[in-house]
Amino acid sequence: MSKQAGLLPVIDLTADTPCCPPLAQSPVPAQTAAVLAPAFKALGDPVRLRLMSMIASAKSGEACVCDLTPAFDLTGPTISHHLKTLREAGLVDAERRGTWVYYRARPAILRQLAGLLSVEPAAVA
Amino acid sequence: MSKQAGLLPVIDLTADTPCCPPLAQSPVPAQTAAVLAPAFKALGDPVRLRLMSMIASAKSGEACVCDLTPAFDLTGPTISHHLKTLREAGLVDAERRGTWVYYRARPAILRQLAGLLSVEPAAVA
DNA sequence: CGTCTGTCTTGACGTTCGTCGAATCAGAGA
DNA sequence: TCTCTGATTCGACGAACGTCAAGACAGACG
Repeated sequence: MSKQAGLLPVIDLTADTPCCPPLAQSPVPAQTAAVLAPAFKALGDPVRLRLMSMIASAKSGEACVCDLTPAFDLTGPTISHHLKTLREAGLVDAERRGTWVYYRARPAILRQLAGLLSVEPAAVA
Repeated sequence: MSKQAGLLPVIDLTADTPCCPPLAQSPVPAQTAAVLAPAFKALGDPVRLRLMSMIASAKSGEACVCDLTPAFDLTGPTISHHLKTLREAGLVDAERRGTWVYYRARPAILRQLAGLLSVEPAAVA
């Protein structure tokens, strides 16, 4: 059981977490914070934020590493490392097809994070 | 000019940034990523995520450090350090009134982050 | 003025992070 | 099979992080 385990995400809060109420509505429980914080942490690096966006906004729904890498002044291994971080945070999925590896966003998690951050639009002065 | 400078936020992307399109719609520009990533990074620690939530969900709109600290198994200085991180990320404001210091959320930034993460609700299978 | 309480700052510690070069793995094709 | 290309893993380095104890600062109250 080690076929391509390295390419699979480690966390799958996608299914488990009951899509918690907004952060500004009730205090986030410690356990929920422990699960969700790593996702924010993964987005807390400019390179990963751009990678995430490039993947999520790709027209075909997926992005090839070969298209991602040249967009940065960083070496291949470094980009690969950041992609692994996004993978382990459950934000993206990876699939190898032939020579190339394609990354795909997991919209469920993005929605969950966005929901946590959401605030009533007309609640402020 | 050093009255309580330490209590003021350092970044104020609140006003400057034109509340960018969703991350999944178009690639986030490098400059935008550089500005926004620190905010996600600040939320990338379980303690800070809970602090942020406790502050943002406080009934009176603000939370006293004296109420925040006892909710964690951490020393005062450590909590203070995390609050400073949230402050420097532009996520909260601090104000001293007499003996106590009160923290208050900045909804504009939360909305901005939530907007960046937003995805069309019915775009997936 | 002195003291007490609450909060922040400083200095230090071990750990984790971001980056690279070198080595390795996975397929494609001659 | 051998080689070539694309992507990941490994090992190492300096920088940044999370935490604490000790000290400094700000107000309140005698």
